[in-house]
Amino acid sequence: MRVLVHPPIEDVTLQAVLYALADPVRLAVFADLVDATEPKACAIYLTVNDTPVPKSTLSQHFRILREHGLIRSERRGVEMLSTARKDELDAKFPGLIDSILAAA
Amino acid sequence: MRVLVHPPIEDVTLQAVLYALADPVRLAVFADLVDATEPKACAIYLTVNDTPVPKSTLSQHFRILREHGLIRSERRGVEMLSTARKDELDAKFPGLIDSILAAA
DNA sequence: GTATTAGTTCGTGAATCATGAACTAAGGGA
DNA sequence: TCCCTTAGTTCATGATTCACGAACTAATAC
Repeated sequence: MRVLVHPPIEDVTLQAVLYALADPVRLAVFADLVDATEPKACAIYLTVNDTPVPKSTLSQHFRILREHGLIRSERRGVEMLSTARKDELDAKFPGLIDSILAAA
Repeated sequence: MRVLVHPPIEDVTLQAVLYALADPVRLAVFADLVDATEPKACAIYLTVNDTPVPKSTLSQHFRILREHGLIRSERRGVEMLSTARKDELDAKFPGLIDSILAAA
């Protein structure tokens, strides 16, 4: 298992954000992480919008969210806890995340 | 040549908007059309960001923008004139388009 | 040690994408 | 009228990306 990739916020592009959130599963996960008050494990999202998401597919979605700069993940024991990089994203793209989440 | 497809604004989804604008060429074209005061032909965009875009590729990009509800096109003589559906999109997704264009 | 749980990686078939070539549609002359 | 030009579309295909089951790894508990 490779080390986790987290781009610095300077390297996060608008295209990357739009691409990452253009998928309904990733948008749902990200929206939930933004609302969360503490880091969450991905296993929580094995069903999204009442439809099951295969484990390997979910893992890929988390990798894309992470490597495109939307979330930050760290291993805690046997699970991976993730948080949304909301503050950083808000600073770089004012109003963007809020208007996307409002539209969702 | 088939008839042009323009979804009613009720059928335009957030996912569709994010998907359509996640491509840099489409975002550049859309941003330019939003700024335009009158309909524009697509041939103007055969180079975008100083890089050439093949004609068939550009045609596909316009089709995606159109069929996902971002632009409206109509044939005028030998050319296809397009406009951004900014007002409709603003009404349905408040602040979304503006924050995307501000970030671009 | 084995077992369990959480998540990742690999392999592959399916779906999507980019683009050159061929085509269509609309005018504009001779 | 027929040919030419211009603008854009469609088709075919090779390349890339995607989804997901199977196998694997990493951490903890017993």
